[in-house]
Amino acid sequence: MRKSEGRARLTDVARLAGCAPVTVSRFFNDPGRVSEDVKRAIEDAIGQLGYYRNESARVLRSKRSKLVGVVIPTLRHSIYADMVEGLQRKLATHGFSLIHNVSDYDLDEEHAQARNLIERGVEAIVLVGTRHRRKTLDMLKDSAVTCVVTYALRDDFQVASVGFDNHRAAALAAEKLLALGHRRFAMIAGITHDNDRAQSRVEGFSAALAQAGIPPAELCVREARYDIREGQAAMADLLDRAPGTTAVFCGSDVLAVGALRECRNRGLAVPADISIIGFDNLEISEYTDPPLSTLNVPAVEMGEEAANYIVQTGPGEAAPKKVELQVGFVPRGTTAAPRQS
Amino acid sequence: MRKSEGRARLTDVARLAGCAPVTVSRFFNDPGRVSEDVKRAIEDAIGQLGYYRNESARVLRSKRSKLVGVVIPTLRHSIYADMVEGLQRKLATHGFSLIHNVSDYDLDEEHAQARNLIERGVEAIVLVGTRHRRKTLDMLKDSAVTCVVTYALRDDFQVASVGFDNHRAAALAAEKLLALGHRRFAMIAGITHDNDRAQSRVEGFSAALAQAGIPPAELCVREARYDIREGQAAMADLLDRAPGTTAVFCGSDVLAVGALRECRNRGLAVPADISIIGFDNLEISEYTDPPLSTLNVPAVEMGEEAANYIVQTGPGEAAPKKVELQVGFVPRGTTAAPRQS
DNA sequence: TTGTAGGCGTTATCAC
DNA sequence: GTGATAACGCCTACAA
Repeated sequence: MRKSEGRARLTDVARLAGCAPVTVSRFFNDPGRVSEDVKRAIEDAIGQLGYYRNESARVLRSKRSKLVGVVIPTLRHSIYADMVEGLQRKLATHGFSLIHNVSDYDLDEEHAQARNLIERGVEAIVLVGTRHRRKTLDMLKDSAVTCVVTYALRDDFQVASVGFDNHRAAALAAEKLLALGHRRFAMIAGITHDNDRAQSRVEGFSAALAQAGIPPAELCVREARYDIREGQAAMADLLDRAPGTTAVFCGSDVLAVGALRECRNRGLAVPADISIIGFDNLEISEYTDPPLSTLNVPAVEMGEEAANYIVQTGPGEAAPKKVELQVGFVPRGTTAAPRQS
Repeated sequence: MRKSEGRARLTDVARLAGCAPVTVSRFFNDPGRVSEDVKRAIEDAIGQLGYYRNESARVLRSKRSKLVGVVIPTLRHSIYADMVEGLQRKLATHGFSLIHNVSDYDLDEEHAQARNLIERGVEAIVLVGTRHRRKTLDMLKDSAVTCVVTYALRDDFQVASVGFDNHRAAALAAEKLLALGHRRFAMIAGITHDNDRAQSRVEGFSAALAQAGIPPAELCVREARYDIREGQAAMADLLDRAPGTTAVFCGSDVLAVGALRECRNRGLAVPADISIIGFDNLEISEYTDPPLSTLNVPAVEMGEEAANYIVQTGPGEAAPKKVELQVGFVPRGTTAAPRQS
């Protein structure tokens, strides 16, 4: 199957097929320009030699890597995993491969990973959120790598974004709760440090309340890492510190599940005593007890749209675009009017 | 920052730093052999030029890509996402990058992706499960790419495996239920077609029951795709067809959550009327009502161990190894003795 | 510690 | 439709 020394090369295929190397190259890159006879000979030779293309050589010479990088905070939240899956699938249909890194919400780590991706020759990098180190964005610009941010929108002539308005989405949650008659609010937010999404959600929720005459000082906000246990602990704390609360907005369904659990532990009825709204619309949220009212995030679509943008934008071409996707309220069983007090 | 034509090259850095290109190369690959003075000059030059290494050229010449590929069925099940995260994190600490693909449980798709990964120059490929196309394993062997399979164990001198004994794990579930006094069993399995893990779990569960004097014919097995809704539908079907069942083993926690939901819908008490055991130990499983008894799968560790093996095994070196991780039973609230009948 | 020479496998370019 | 030539940017090998 193979030459005694190492793998077969394009040249070996050409020799066996009785043509020039460049013809074999065309066989792969522009098959229309190779006659049927030669094609067959090349196919035979490839089979006999067990030939695999050497992408490193191709990339070095052609400057087209067909490689994309993505840096996400973590794969352990399904919204990011979903986005990456959408991205990878769609890219694959266009012959692109995806290199993936997790930054653990650390922007310096993100920078280091972006640098490595550039060195690997990626044509585009997908990031999460609008907040990044200045040097990261500069690096991307200098090296002419297409950059797409997701999960948020960015008004920028250098960077494309595919996402949704976190501020607006949180405001939507507030409006739904206000419309039900709630006046005493709390929020369990994600860690806002270096996280524009978590931050925008707090601001959006607070702003909408302010507009309805509820000053920010009356909103009790507690931050928690995105896991169920932390959500539960945050809820416990909120209930202790702001016992009159009738509505809680959570920055993630994961937090909401924890909040729900704490309510149950304390014998508080949801939604009769307390209304809860989550964020993400995870698969599980339909199956909590009661089913969780939440905001639906189009995670897979974000990945797909980012892929579409990358595939359409040639390397070096700067055509930053803003693709806004919609977040919808999904009313389920954890929201109702507050008890008459 | 950059030369007018394209990116700066190693040669440009060398010229500006006043040394030979090979010294700059050593600066990156073997810094100990470069004097401090020269190092500083090189660092300056790199900064001034905004130089990024060209990995394609490095790989082409050195044959060391420091690239690993992984093909998983889907990222949308957290066990796979967890494994990939463990893999990526651990690899990153050794300077390896990870290219990732989803096959959607399609072995031909997996083959195509593995081929592309080989062409990209990966030094190793991580796959899920022991069942693959013959040609896929041959291809890996021929191209001298290290192969590691996960989520299962494989006795093979060509392929390393990092995983657990699915047959044994399922038998463990059976033993726990038998010990509680159950005699009427059912199982909601994953789709077994081309899926050795799902298949081994059915066989292991069935074999353990047989050993306890319960013939396979009395075990009612229903297959379902791994999602909550399908699990619920499968449970509905089981309850209709085998109404005397007192214990159900699910091939995944996702299926178990669906099963639990169906029991609740029908007014069946868990575990009083029916015991349920899941598989995976997802984060959510601790928070179902009642909390789900399940088998803990060391997903992150699998990824980390696979990475360790890859990092330790040089390219081309064949030292297939079997790393067996343990699956433990996690008793929670969905298992109890059956009612006296 | 540093330098010189040559080639890794492919494709761009120009020619027929 | 096909081919000859050179070059992509770096590292290995050997030498000083």
